[in-house]
Amino acid sequence: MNLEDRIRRRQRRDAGPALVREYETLSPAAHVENPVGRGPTVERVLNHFDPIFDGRTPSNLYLHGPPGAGKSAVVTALWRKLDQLPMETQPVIHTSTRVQRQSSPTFVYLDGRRIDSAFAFYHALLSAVESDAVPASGVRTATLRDRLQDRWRTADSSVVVAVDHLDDGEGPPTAVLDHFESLSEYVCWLGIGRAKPEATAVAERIGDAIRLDAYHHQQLGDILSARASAAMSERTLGHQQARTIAEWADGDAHHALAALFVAADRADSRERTRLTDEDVRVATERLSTDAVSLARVLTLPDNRQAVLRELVDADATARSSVATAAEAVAASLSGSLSEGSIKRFIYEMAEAGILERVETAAGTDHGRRPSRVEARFHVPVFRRLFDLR
DNA sequence: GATCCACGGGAATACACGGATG
DNA sequence: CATCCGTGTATTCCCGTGGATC
Repeated sequence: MNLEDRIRRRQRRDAGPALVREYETLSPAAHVENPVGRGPTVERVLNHFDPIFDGRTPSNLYLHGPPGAGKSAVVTALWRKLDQLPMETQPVIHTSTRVQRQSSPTFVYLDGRRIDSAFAFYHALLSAVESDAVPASGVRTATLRDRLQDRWRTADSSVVVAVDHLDDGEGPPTAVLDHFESLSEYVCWLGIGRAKPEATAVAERIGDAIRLDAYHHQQLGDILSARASAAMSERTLGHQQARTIAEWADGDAHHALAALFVAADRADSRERTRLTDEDVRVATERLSTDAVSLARVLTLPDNRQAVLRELVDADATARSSVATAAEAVAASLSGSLSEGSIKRFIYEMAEAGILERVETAAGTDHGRRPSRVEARFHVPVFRRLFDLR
């Protein structure tokens, strides 16, 4: 983290026209209000949950597809809209003999990556539906569950919980969904994951499934153009450049947006207002399509991110073993964490796929072979976003 | 004061290699 | 020649502590 750079950047931004107006908008981890090219999917999801507006509880839905296909984009956009739905358009009570829920349905979005225990699950759920802060400790899990149960029983309304990153190899154990059953019979869920429905641990509880394929290159080009216009200005990104990035990313919107980010940042630092082909070429060369989602990195606890931030600036020598890497990070974090803890974090994050441990080929002389530490996420994007916080 | 979770630290364990041992 | 052992390193896992809440 270089303070001078940050100040210089800010000064420059105040002084003259900058290419990148909004790094937050340009972030590959950010979702827009209207995802380009996914209208039909939004419709299908909406149709599935439509009965809820008549007071009925729909079956559970599972949305699946490869990474970067827009699964999270669809759900976050839709949930955001449903949440803002004005009261008048919400359910009207019809005269009918069937059981009707009285008040409007609730839509909750949970990021499964942050849910690793029953407590975390109930806490996230309660935080999402209650206006005041929910205690994060000192309260037993059962108490949180009871509070939710009471709330939904008396509120007399249906609830749809979207659980993102379910069963896609980086999410929580699907056992999380077991906790739904005890809550209310008016609760249903929308699971989002990579695995096919039949391959999930909750296969038999899925009522319906929607598959989302990777974007076509043409669609992905449109997404890039839209994002470029939103975060920068019109005509910043050439049509052919968008196509080049889309082809490199091979349909994965996350990688494509990361490349756009790096290219734009490069152009910005050179005081240009348009991307050059060189910017695009360098960006795609600096990134790897093996990278893991940035959202995953950016939702890590602060101390882990701080470790990563120092780690990506460490030179190859320092990263030649976990021990030396931890030592280097500990030195630059000046004692806020012990070397042992940093070491443990590195092992933890390697286990999670965010870092990679590469065993050195030749055994030196004594002892077990060390592992070189490599980042498996889009480093330049992370570096910039972290420093802008 | 009792209860609970999260965090950090460090103890315990696994592994690689060279050399000793039968 | 096969295997066992010691040493140094890497890796995993558990437990105490602190802060928060009822």
